[in-house]
Amino acid sequence: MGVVAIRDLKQHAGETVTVRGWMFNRRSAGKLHFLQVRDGSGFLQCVAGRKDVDEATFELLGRVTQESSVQVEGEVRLEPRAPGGAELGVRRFEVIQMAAQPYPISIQDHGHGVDFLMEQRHLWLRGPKASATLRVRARVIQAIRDFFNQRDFTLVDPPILTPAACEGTTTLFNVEYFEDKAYLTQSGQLYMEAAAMALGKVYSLGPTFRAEKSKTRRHLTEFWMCEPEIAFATLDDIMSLAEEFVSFVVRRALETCGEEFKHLERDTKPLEKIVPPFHRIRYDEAVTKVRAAGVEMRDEDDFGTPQEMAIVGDSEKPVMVHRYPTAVKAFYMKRDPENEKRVLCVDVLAPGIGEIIGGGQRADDLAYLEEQIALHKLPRAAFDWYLDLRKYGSVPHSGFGLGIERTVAWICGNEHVRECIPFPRTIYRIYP
RNA sequence: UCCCCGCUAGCUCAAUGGUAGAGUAACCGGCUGUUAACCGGUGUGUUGGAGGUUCGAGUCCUCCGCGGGGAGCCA
Repeated sequence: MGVVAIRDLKQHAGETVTVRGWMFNRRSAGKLHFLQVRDGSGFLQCVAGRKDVDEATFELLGRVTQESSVQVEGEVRLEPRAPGGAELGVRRFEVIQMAAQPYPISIQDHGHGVDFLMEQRHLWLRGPKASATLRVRARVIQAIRDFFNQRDFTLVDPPILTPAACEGTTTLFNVEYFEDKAYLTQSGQLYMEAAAMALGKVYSLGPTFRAEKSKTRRHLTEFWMCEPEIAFATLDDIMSLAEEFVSFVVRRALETCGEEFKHLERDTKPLEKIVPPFHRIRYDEAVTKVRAAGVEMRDEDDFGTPQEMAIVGDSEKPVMVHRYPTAVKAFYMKRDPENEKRVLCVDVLAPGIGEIIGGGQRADDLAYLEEQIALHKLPRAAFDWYLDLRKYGSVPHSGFGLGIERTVAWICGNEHVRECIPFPRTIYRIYP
């Protein structure tokens, strides 16, 4: 008799229940109305024949508009002709608010351009594909938390307002901070290193900001990142952690997002193959592979998108590339003791999306770090606290950052990261 | 910041320099099993903006604006 979530409807076959939600679509065949109602947990077909309800209700069913908020009472029937295998035979029907016409997104996800849909993002979220992606995102984040909590990592929240650049090179959003200037964080990493020296194994999960004028389907100015950092861990340790981590998150998505993948038309077979170990390849081997694939590659240069795609090739699993040239990586990377021109870092490249993880072993020697800070022309004073970590009980340590939206895009098979965050922020979009 | 592409009806798109069109949505009518239902009917325009060339510009030229894809940078 009570209100039932559409997701759980099949367990109530034969019972009379109430569903509350919104009109998604309506089809009418004379003396028969088919309503599609969504309630946030799923989509449901409701059927009403002329004899099933009183005359006023039947007339109302014929003119109720898309997105009107409604309450439907009826009998749950298992019905193979209905999408989802179950439907509601309408007994009572009530409109809470009749939605204005026309509705801006009349045929759900169909026939609209990205720009228009982004302008209507607050309504677009209601569509089956958008809501499925957001559910996958939520479960990916839950999986991330579970993974680290199960392994006795401590959640640490680094600051969002920061006094200076973490890496100096990238552009920061600046904000007024009373009489001073402050910046929105572009990475919590340096703070996570401090936390690792206190708590051993730590991770963060939160927003990050980059004022880069990037215009690609893999970039946002505001995105979410998960950053684990581990005292005493080496590059090899975190490469193993990264592949277990990514595999865990994908497996959890497969276990919990079956309905969502159907809505997204995501073929899950490639995801089922995501298990450790991932292919590990040195930068120098990767360069050879890129050139063998006929893609241009300069000596000692970083990889761009075409190069990353060539490295992943048609591999269904992510590929881990390690030991990049010192010159193309951040100042805090630890030098490879076997080769001065290489640092102990790793990028995890996912099929179709590219880099989802970047990380490595951190420089733990005070003199080397001071030298690097000078070399990169960074303001030494801003890093005094960071250098303290190397003065007072420095140990080898490693960590990485995983981009949430890129990971969700890869798992969902979505082409754009901006579909993987509720309200995307890009260089040309801060509305809605 | 650079390169390429786009901007025409609410939306998605057509239109050799020669009367501004279709599909779809919306609205009206029909249909007892529809699946983006279908069938019939009705309306819809500062062609992103400003100049210019021309007898005539949606179309060609210049500038500007807005957006998309990519580069750089990165997750």
